[in-house]
Amino acid sequence: MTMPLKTVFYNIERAIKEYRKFSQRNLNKVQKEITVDQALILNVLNDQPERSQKELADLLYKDNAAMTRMVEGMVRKGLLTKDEDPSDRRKARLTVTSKGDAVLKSITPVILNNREVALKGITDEEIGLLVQLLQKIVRNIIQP
Amino acid sequence: MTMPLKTVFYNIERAIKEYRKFSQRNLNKVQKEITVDQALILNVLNDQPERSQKELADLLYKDNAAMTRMVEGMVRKGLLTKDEDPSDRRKARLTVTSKGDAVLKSITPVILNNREVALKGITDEEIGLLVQLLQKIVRNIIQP
DNA sequence: TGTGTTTTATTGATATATCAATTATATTTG
DNA sequence: CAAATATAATTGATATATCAATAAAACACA
Repeated sequence: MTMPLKTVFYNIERAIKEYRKFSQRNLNKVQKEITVDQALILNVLNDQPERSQKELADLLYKDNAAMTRMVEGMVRKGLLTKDEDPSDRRKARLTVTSKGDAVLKSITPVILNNREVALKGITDEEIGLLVQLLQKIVRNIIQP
Repeated sequence: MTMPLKTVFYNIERAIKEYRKFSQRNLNKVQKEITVDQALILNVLNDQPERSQKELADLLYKDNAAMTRMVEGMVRKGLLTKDEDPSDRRKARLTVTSKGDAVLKSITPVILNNREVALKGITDEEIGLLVQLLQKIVRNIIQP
């Protein structure tokens, strides 16, 4: 078999893993106690406070079980509170605490800078093409 | 903050996660007992039997601890054996068993087909560009 | 209305990821 | 050579991922 480690998929995996490490390193400089995914959750809930765990899981590409445990951890850290949604008692209503809000404010510039640095020297056109190709791959393989 | 979930990085992550799921689904059709990463390890060791755990970890983008435990699992399943490397007793010498070899043979066509299906309708030129852009991102962010 | 189906979230089991500390061996270099 | 340093692998602690099974609530509709 041809070496799988030089394929396009290897490069895709490599890029996203390096980007996650890079992002985490930079987050740690201003905020030791938060992960990249936790930052994403805070960000989504800040913009869209009505999101359920299920919706967060879909947005972040996790499954329900993983999201349950991530939220659990964030509640434990005091970043979120969790209540029953009065309109649908199956759902949880998650709220960003003032601590969560402060953390989010402190890391937002870091996140924006991360993206900028990572994409330095790449034109908008190239980014568009990159996204287009990735979406084509996804369309080729998603389940019918 | 602008929505992080529509960025290029979201699309990169999405593509690799979908590809891993797709690959695993197809592997499971012929071989229930193996994961994508285990298949990669068998493949590398088959081509390059002298690879140490450290080298495997680097190739597969894992850390040493993760590799120790993956190898442990594969030895438990009878896919590999593990001995001391006589020339450097810190290292382990991993050997693909006949069972591991049979498994590898049965999944090789699946792996090749996975790549083909995922890249259908994408030209070599586009693939080259995709890889080039991903490598540029990596160069932008790797630690000095 | 009530029965079956779907949705949301949780839990348990197991595998994997990550970081720090440790052990054993090899290598470097003063 | 001996001491310091580097490397390979392991272990423990903790976080996450994944799958299957379950519970509770909501929904569909005959």
